[in-house]
Amino acid sequence: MGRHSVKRRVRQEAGNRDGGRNGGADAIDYGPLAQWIGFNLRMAQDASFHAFSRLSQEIGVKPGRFATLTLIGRNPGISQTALSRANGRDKSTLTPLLVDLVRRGLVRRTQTHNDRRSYGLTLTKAGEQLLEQLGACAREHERKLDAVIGSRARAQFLKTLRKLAAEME
Amino acid sequence: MGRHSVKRRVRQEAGNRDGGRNGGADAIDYGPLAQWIGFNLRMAQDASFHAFSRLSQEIGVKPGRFATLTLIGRNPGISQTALSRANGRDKSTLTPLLVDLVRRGLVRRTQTHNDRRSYGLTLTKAGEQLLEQLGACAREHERKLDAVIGSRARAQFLKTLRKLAAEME
DNA sequence: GCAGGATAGTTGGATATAAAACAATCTGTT
DNA sequence: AACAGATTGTTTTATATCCAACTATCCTGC
Repeated sequence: MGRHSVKRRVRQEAGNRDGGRNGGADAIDYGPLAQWIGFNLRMAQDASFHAFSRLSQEIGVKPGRFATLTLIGRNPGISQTALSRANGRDKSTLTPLLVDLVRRGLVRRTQTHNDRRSYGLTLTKAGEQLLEQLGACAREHERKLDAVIGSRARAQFLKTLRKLAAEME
Repeated sequence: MGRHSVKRRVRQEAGNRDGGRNGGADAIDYGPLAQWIGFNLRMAQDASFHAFSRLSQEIGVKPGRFATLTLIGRNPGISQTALSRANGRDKSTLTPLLVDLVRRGLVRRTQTHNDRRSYGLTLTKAGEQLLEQLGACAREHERKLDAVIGSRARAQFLKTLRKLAAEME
């Protein structure tokens, strides 16, 4: 990804546009986007997601599985609908995901209580073990995030994120 | 025969709905997720995205189109690759999007300079007009975001988001 | 000029997600 | 008991996205 050869063909393009291939800073004019929370929120989320994606891939788990397993571990017996709400995803999204987690022996679905429509989700032993590995992985990710954010700003930043998630309906 | 009278009933309650008028009886345990930047970043981004989605839908434009149009408007003649980088998406994602924007007469692709591989993107008159409408829409969205964040925290919050986007690679 | 490598844009395959429609079941009112 | 409405999880359909492979073109070194 490092292209550091100094070419001198930037000249003609420098006037109007930049073909996109000048080494580092692209001199793109972001206009109002630069000031917009929405845009920067998306870019930050993307960056964080990709960084975590790389980490979790090393232990063979896709990033989306992560919050799911944590929530099941913390709320044994939770239903799919409650789970989907807790992690902010549509319930239909959860169906194939859980099929996969069950097939891999990480999650159990039991039909305990009186409601025959809903399943209760729990982690298996293997699920708990994997979750622990993932926990280490996530803590490392959080350390990276903290290093960028700085301990000074962290608390306030987190508070603002929570407010946004809660109040932007 | 009644066992465990005082035990936590997360099981049952987690399965309960909390659709609208539940007085907070749901009580999901988020465990470490509550403290994780990554998770809260995703939830905040989702909330912001959905709010904007609703707004922009009113004028018949999908939210993804927005940054794209702004960047083209600000950088007339920009190439697809440069655009994809500026906007943080893969270039292949842009292909169908631009096909649509061109078909709708909002964007023009011209083959100006000497490189026959690349197109130069510019807004049409209609594109500029639509962008202006979208601008109003986005400003309203930003007002909502600001109202939640508070003018106090805004600058610091934005700075942190930018740092994350820039340094988490 | 020409070969090898780099780059622009497209295509195809895969995944994640949402929204709407659906079947089974529960709940409340009568 | 019976019916109407709500809810649970699934299926279907559609979109957005990435990555890898591809084609066409460009550039550099010879």
